[in-house]
Amino acid sequence: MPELPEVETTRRGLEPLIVGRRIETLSIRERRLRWPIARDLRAKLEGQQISKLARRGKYLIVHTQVGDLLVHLGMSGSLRFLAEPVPPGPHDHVDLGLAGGGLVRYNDPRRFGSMHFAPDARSHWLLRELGPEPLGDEFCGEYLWRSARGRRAAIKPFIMNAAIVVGVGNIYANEALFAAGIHPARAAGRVSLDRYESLVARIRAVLEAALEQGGTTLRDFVGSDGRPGYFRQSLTVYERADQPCRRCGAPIRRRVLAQRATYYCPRCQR
DNA sequence: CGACACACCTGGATGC
DNA sequence: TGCATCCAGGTGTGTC
Repeated sequence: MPELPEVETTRRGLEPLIVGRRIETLSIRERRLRWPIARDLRAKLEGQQISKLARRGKYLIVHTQVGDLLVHLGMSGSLRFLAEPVPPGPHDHVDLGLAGGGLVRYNDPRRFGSMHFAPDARSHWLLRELGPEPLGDEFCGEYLWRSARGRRAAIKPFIMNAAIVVGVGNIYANEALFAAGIHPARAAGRVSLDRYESLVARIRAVLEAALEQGGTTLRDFVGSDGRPGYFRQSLTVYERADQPCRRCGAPIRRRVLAQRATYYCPRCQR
């Protein structure tokens, strides 16, 4: 699924096309997402004007005068803008038809995504307990290091924990740990402040670099214009098992950590 | 609390 | 060609 760069790519693409527009029709063809789409979503949003498209972690927030539409893309979701009406295909679950033409189409084969209405998304239960944004000021080496005190879990699932920091998913956790030279299985509480400073810098760098390439497309992801992201070609360890480390030449290893595929260089990462 | 396994779901790749 | 198996970008929930 979309991690932060993919969600932000979607947000940036969509925002100029939908802000100021009125939602004329909300068509729901499949409400069985991760949580069933509430029956009153349509009544809440039809007729409302979109004032802003924001992002919090991997959630998109469509702001209107009366409240917010909270959208998560799950593992395989995408939001596309269609200027001309095209008949819906498989997994095109929801359309936001805009007054004056054009529509935003939500597609999600695996249906791990979600849509909620909230009077104020920021206080919605899904967003309330989230950690800081990785590209924001609050997120720094000291914060991570302090949060890791007493933690015996591996550092990789630690930085993928949205209560600690949002937006770092499996691809970028692997990539950032490689860049920082930290072994993904190292206990989070046994990493020095210095190395956390470096890790934070690498997390920021890898997310920003991916953003510049429009995100990473492994299988499903497309941005609002339907185009894939091109960061895949820049991946240094993710999905590179047995291939030579780009830094030292040793074969990249794959193992499973907290149920997620984990890629690392056993020589460069300690 | 923290750590971990599990669940949800579809489709593509792989191997026999 | 057909079928079984494995794997995939997330994250809330339940259990210890």
